[in-house]
Order: sequence, then structure tokens, then C-alpha cells
Amino acid sequence: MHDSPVDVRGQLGALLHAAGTLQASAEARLAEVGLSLPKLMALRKIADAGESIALSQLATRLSCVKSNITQLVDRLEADGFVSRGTDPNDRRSRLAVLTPEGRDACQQGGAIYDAAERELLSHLSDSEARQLAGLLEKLGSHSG
Amino acid sequence: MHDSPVDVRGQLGALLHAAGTLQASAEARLAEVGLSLPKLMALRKIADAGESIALSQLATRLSCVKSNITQLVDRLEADGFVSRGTDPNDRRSRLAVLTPEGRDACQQGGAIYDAAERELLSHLSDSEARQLAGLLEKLGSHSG
DNA sequence: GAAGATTGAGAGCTCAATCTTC
DNA sequence: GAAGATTGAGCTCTCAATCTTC
Repeated sequence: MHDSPVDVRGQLGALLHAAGTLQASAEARLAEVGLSLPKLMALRKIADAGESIALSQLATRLSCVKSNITQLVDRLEADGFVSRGTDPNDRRSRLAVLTPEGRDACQQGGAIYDAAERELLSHLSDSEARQLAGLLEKLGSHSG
Repeated sequence: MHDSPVDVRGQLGALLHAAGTLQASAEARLAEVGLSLPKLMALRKIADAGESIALSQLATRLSCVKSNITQLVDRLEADGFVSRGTDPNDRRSRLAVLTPEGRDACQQGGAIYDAAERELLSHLSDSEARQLAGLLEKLGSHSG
């Protein structure tokens, strides 16, 4: 449930550890509606794109490799949250289409995720939240 | 190479994203000496414990499940960085023992990791680094 | 029975190679 | 040939079940 069992003796370690803890916490709550973080993120992207999106586009928007999406959609399809459609304009392309069950799961999972986020922020004052966002951005902008 | 392809529209997402990016960056550099982050963390723990430690202890110190350690040590053993020993006092227990190659890898990987950490911190002033540490600690203390 | 380790099944990720379609 | 998707192999991780030893 904690994906990164790393040491905590440094800033890098502290950051990774905090992220891992938060991620595990979010995953645990999402499990109650049959979702994981990656699954929820995928569902949200599909919903954002208007209930249907090419697998290739999904990979780009989730910043991951195409083969990963193939498998993620396989599982989402097995869950009944997504179905695969075809693009009439390009027979190479496959579409991930949200099912009614997928829309429900996205709705519920999204609420859980947003609540987790609000709870996270509730421990920080507005100015602290802004500080954190700024620091993370500063860190992120230097590691491409 | 990026373990968490999550959305970035919130603090939680931003944190997870920053951690993922940093982790990917560290992994990429470690790959040059044949190591991954989990492998390095394990080697460091073994070294810290005096070049030898029970698998059970290793699991505890890396905050992960025992079966994960079994497999991680399998790979480390295949790499030639670790060998399995027995505890004369308890025949149930198995020891992870650092090989000379493992010690070298730990040394080199540790230097790479520390350099990555220094580089990370170089983008922050001392007071910013303290702020970040404080904020992360604040976040972490409320998610058990 | 409890503790230590392992095995089996499976989620989530990567890369390299392949297949189809453009 | 290039783009979209998939498959196969492998890493990291979890949980449940098992085996040995205490």
C-alpha cells in the first residue's frame, strides 16, 4: 500500500516518503469504491475529454507509456468502467469510452479524492499551502 | 521510469508529481551503476546494520512487507550484490549479507544519490529547505 | 500457536519487439 | 517508413496461503 519504501534521511527521502504516505492514504479510501489512483486518474481524463478518448491521447495526458495504458484499460474494461471503441476516421486508433458504471465510479472516486485533498490542505494555513506549492514548483522546474 | 502518472491539478497531485519526477531522475542516474532506488535503499540498510541483517529486520526498516524483501533480495542476489546467510541462533531466519560487489555498488550508488539530493537542495535557499522540511513533516504527521 | 521466509496471484509501471494501418 | 496498439519480459509492490522452525 506504500509504493516507495525509501529511507527518510534527507529532503529527497522526506519528499518521497510524504508522497508515498499520502498516496497510500488516498488509495486506501479509493479502494472502497473499487478504484485505485491510476484508475481514477484515467477515468477523470476520459471524462474530461468528453467520455471518450484515444488510448494514445490518454497515454500522453497521463504522462506514461502507451503499453501501460493498454493494460490499465484492460483492467478498467474488466471492471466494467470502460469499453473499447473504434475511431471511424483512423482504424489504427482505439478509443477508451466511459460506461455508465465508469461515470459513477469517476464521480464517487473523484469526491473521495477531492475530500482527501481538502483534508490534506486543512492541516496547512493558506499561506503555508501557497508556500508548499511554490516550493514544489521550484523543485519540479529544475528536474527535466 | 515515472511511477505515478497522476494528475497535477491540486496540492496532492502536485506533491505526487514532484516526487515522481525526482524519483525518476534519481533512478535514471542510479541505473548507470546497475542500481535502482529500492535496491540502493536495501544495500544502505544492510551496510548500516554492519554488512548483514535478517530479512525480517530489513522489511521493518524499509517499511514494507516481508514478501517484498524476499524478492528484492532475490534480485540483489542475482546481481551479485548480496548473498543469503543463515543465523546460527535461529534456523528460521535468513540473513542478507553484503558482498564486496555490493559494498562497491552501495558506495557508488550512495554517492550518486547524495549528489542528486544536494542538487535538489541547491535550488532552494537554506530557509526554503527548512520550510519545505517543516511543511512535509506537518503533512506526514497527519496521515497515519 | 507464532514468527520467519517463501510462493502464487495480481496491480502498476518500463522497455523492446511486433502487428496493423496510415 | 511512421503512428497506434499490443505482447512479452522484467521490476517493485501488495495480499493470502504455505512451510519450516521456534
